[in-house]
Amino acid sequence: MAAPAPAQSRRRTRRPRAERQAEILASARQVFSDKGYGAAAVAEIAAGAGVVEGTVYSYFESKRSLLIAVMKGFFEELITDTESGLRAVRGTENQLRFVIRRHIETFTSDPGLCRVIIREARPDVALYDEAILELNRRYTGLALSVLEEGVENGSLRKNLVPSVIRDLIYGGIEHAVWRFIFTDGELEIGMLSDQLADVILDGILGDIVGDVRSDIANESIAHREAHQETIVRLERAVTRLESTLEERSTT
Amino acid sequence: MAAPAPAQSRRRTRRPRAERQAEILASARQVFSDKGYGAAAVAEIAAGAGVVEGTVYSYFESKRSLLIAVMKGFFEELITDTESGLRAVRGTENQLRFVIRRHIETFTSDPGLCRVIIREARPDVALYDEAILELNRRYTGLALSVLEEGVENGSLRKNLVPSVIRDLIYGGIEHAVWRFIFTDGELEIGMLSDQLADVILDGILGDIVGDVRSDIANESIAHREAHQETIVRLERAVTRLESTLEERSTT
DNA sequence: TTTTTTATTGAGTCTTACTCAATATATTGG
DNA sequence: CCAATATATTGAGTAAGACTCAATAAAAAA
Repeated sequence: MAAPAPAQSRRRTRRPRAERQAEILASARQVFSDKGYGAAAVAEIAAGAGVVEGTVYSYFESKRSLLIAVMKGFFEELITDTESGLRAVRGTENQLRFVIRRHIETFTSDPGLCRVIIREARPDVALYDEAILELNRRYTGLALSVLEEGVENGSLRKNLVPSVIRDLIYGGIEHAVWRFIFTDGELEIGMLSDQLADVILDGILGDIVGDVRSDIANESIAHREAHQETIVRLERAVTRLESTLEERSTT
Repeated sequence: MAAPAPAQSRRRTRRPRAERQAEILASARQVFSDKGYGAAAVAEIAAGAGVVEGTVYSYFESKRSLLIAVMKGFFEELITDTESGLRAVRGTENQLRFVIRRHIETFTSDPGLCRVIIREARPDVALYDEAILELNRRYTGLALSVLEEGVENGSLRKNLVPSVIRDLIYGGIEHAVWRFIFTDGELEIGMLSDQLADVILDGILGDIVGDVRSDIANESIAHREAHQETIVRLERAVTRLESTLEERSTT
């Protein structure tokens, strides 16, 4: 309004290729995250980076390749982060609990981008093959290794198919988180990750592990105690009889 | 080429409103299933139903509402089918196994449409609220009821949150199936549904249920038997000694 | 048969991804 | 410091596809 509004509103500037590319990428990430892939206009991404639509296409082949680049950055961060976190945890069970919690936290900390990835990347075979497949393999491969090692060292059942468990973990988290974010109220990260981890580790059937353990154990102890008493009683009896016998024989 | 190609290639016909709508819907389901939502052109759907693009818009408000109608039909079938199947199964565990297997079969029998639903419906809040939310609730509610009843009657652990388990089931299946369909080879329905059901019911930890049960039980039995022998031996000894004493005293 | 109703049409609008020849800016060589 | 060169940047233009609407023709009613 107050400005004289010069003929051309944008001053043309030449920037180092890498920087401009980074700016476009950052803008794309923002816009994709806010509006999703379909509703994001390339012109808007360009504007966010302070350039015009055509410029975007001199740095990225297409809107789709922009999305791929954004996803790559996201996965790289996620992988290195999870990897280093995992190195600080010992034991199959604790490592699985860590992976589950870390993954849930990812969803809640960047829901916009996660939504785009779920929507665009996972179901699109071409896109997947092109770029994400390998990254996703590396990421979910972290959990897979934990599972395989667990089967190896006997922490986990021998007859498990680790890849199915991996899918159960990531698929289950995705659904649960998605439901919380979009339909239900607040997401209690601790409660959710505990529930999921508990079920995956111990199953859902009536508390057999604890119950069976304690029931059979208690039963066993009860029996032992009962027997012990009998044995003590009998041994006393034997001792008594023997001493009586001895007494008489010496007499 | 051979045809004289009359001025207007399509003869205009008036059809009962319900029938024409059904034809358009059927064509839409086919095209969506084949090409996905984005790549499906409304003109193509129209052609498949033997009408022109504008006609479609006199029966459906938008391409999106067409998709909703298609999904509704799909869910209605699925719900009634699963409901009736479930009525024939007794026991929480078997009912869950049934639900799991039935859901996996759905994916493999109509992968095209399932892909569209995963891609378009689930992550789109507006679409969800508008139409699918209720249907999806009804469908996954079948499993939820089984879970709730299981917690009620003690087949399942008391501290479970049934909705989380439901998400684990449906999310896990979705990921596993998706992986098979899009990246790996053939899908072994029986193996997959057994694996998933086993894990959800019993967990993944070293075979505690069976092992603990049998180990502790065996241990307990072994102890009991050992004690039993000792007791029998001692009692015989006592009897023998007592009879000896009596003998002597009568002598 | 004539009139009325409305299903159907297809040409046209609008939005948006993507192209390309012109242009302005940085860099290099003299 | 200037001219020549290279190329980053531009924005007008193209194509494709969702959606609109006034005209039209088929069925129903009078």
